[in-house]
Amino acid sequence: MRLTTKGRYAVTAMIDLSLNQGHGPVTLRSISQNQGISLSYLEQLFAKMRKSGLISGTRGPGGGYILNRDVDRISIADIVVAVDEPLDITECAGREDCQDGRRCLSHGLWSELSDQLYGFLAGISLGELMRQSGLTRIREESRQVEVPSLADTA
Amino acid sequence: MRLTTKGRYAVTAMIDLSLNQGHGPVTLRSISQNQGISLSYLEQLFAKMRKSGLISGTRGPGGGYILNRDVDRISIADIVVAVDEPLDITECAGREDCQDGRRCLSHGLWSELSDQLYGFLAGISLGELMRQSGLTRIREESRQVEVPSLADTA
DNA sequence: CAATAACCGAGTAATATAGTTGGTTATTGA
DNA sequence: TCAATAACCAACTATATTACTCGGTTATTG
Ligand code: FES
Ligand code: FES
Repeated sequence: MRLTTKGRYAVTAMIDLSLNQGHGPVTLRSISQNQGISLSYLEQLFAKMRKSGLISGTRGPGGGYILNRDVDRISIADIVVAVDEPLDITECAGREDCQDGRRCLSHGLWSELSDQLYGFLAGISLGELMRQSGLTRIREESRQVEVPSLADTA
Repeated sequence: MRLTTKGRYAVTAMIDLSLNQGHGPVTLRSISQNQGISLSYLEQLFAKMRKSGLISGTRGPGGGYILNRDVDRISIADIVVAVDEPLDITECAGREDCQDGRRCLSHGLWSELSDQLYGFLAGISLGELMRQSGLTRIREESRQVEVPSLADTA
């Protein structure tokens, strides 16, 4: 599964794209500036997502990226899989042979965990995340006041 | 979270330990041979688990490792956390500051996913996994001498 | 006292991530 | 026509982590 900054960057960038695509294509430059992610690194991530069919790019002035599907029809799993490759955390990739050609003692566990993980991420759409962070976003847009209201930790 | 071979090794090794501790302490040498994991690497993993209080080691002939708690009171989360460090996959480690001092757009997602992940792994005990893989193992158990089926040389 | 086996620190090799550099297309609009 | 824009692309580097090795030192047993 390999849940790392890469996947986080991709999801964060896609949320940014969702929030801004109302005005037409969104440039990587703007995402880079908004989210503090290296432009070239974004290019690599977006290349993968484009190849996965999640987004389309248009060149030239006024160009940028747009989502190919509705925000509610793109899941977080789609994004993570696109940039991070597998969402299967078994070492054997399902072949049940990671220990000297045989199934290792913990295969069943990782297999089940992979399913759980996928189920969770596939069940959340970009749209949901976008709307959640919308509030935060709008405020920052108007004036950057500290936002202490995000207490889902409570 | 960083679910990698390291965590898999640790869990696999702990299942092996569970299955064999009936006869007293289990040596890393035997686990190394059974599971095909480097002895020195096992030592490093077991050092961490010892420091986490999951196991105890006794030196000298007849020595080895034993579990400090009942197999049903050790969760997979305990093991993974012990060797793999965090089960929190947020970049900010809960501080909500990973993007330029502020909470990034996807923080909520990773936070929730961490909880799910932890919940799942904390809900599975070593005992359950041990009993699941028990069938495979019992045959080998009856034969105390060399285990040809798992031998590296075959 | 010699074999065993945990314990320890420092190293190395391979791999992956994160990011850089230096381009080339394609599109726009001045 | 031309310059600016922005996607697109390949290859490279730097860093971190994983997985593993090496060379020991304790402690315990018979
Ligand atoms: S993870 Fe599938 S056999 Fe070990
Ligand atoms: S993951 Fe917590 S602020 Fe980004």
